[in-house]
Amino acid sequence: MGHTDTKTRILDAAEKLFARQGFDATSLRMLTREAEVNLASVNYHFGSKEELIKAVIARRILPLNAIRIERLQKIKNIARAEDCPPDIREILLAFLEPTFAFRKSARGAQDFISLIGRAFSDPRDTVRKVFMKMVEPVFQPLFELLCEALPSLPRNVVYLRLNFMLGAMAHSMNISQMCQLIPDGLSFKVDSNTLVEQFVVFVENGMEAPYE
Amino acid sequence: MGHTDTKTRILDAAEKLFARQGFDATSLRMLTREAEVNLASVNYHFGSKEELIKAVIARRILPLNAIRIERLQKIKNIARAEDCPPDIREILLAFLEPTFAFRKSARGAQDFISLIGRAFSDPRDTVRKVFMKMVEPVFQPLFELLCEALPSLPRNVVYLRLNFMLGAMAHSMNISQMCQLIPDGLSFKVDSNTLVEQFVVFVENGMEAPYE
DNA sequence: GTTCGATTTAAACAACTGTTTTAAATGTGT
DNA sequence: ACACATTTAAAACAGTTGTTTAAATCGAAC
Repeated sequence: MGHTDTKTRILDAAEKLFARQGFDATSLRMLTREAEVNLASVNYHFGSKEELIKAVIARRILPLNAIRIERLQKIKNIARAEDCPPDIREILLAFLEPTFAFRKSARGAQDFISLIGRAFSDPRDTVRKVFMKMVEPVFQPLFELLCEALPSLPRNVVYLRLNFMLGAMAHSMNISQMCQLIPDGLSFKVDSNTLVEQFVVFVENGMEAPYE
Repeated sequence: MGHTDTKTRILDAAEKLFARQGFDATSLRMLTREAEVNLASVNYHFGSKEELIKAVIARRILPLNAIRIERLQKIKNIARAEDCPPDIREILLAFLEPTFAFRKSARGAQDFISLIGRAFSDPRDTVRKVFMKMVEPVFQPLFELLCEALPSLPRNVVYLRLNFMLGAMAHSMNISQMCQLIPDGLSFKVDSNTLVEQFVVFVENGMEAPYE
């Protein structure tokens, strides 16, 4: 292999194109041209386009989830030790910060994050199911911790609010590079830091809203 | 024409299939088979598949926006007359209620709503641009009203929070019929009414959060 | 009843899709 | 240096895509 591993070249190109054009709109021919590899190598290394999609998602999300789970577990342990409900903001940050940190780290990271936002609402069962399966192990402790932090709320309300957050998050991931709804010709340059800060503030207050 | 207009039969079938399978995954052959019309009739009546997509969106969103704009205008007039900032919850309801009301009205309405949620994050420039253009006339007064209702917040913060809301909304539209992240095998039956109520509570509190 | 435009039909179009095949090239361990 | 498995390469595969064509059918006005 002259430069980079063929497998990772494919993954990188796929990540980029899938994120910017979508899964269906990206043909294996564009993809292999972008990666400068042979057309057949996708099927050779990954078996099929669909398996490639899974691989693209798995490569990034698994280590990311490991970090999130670890942080959530730490919060849970402290709450158990001190025998007091965990802090909401800490829970949110445990989930959000790794995402945004990762987003700024690797080169293709930004592409991947917006890809995640898309997979979240993908119409194809296969893609969404795979994605869901990967997210579940972090969703579950996140949900349980939130329930502990918000003991006055029914579980199904916490569940709804958690989904609101995930939706807002998925959308926010695309804001920066997305064709936006620009009010009055005034386009706001979205700074990544203020985005995170404001997101946490918004969600925290939404989460803590009294149950009417 | 024996039963319904060919054009609307195509629109109905397209609305249904686009929402459930996505734009790309729905071929014109499935579509025309579902609509029980001839394959060529799509190109005859709409020119192309892409124009059909636009038509599907426009048919529902234009009247919906008219209602929302009217309600927003009414709020604005009252606020002007009484010389006091408008109420946030009223603003939110002016935007949300027509959506959910419509969702329960027509038969294909539910499909359309989830289709909207998808168009909102569609990777293709064409689809998203068209959708954005249709949403803009309601986004603008909504944004301005929110700024008036939240005078202590910088405009770009209001802008961000509004986007959070739209993201949460787009996602929530798919919750009911979506393959969900089911925590602990406990699947919550999502009641449409509590969904709306909780959504308003969540967003209202998020919007009103103090600017840190 | 005939004529004319609008609509529908079936068939064919070229382009592209993901995948497979076959052969050559490359690298690895002995 | 040889033999062997892995990887790359080019070409062809069968199937599907959106779109177009050209003939058939329909519906109303005259």
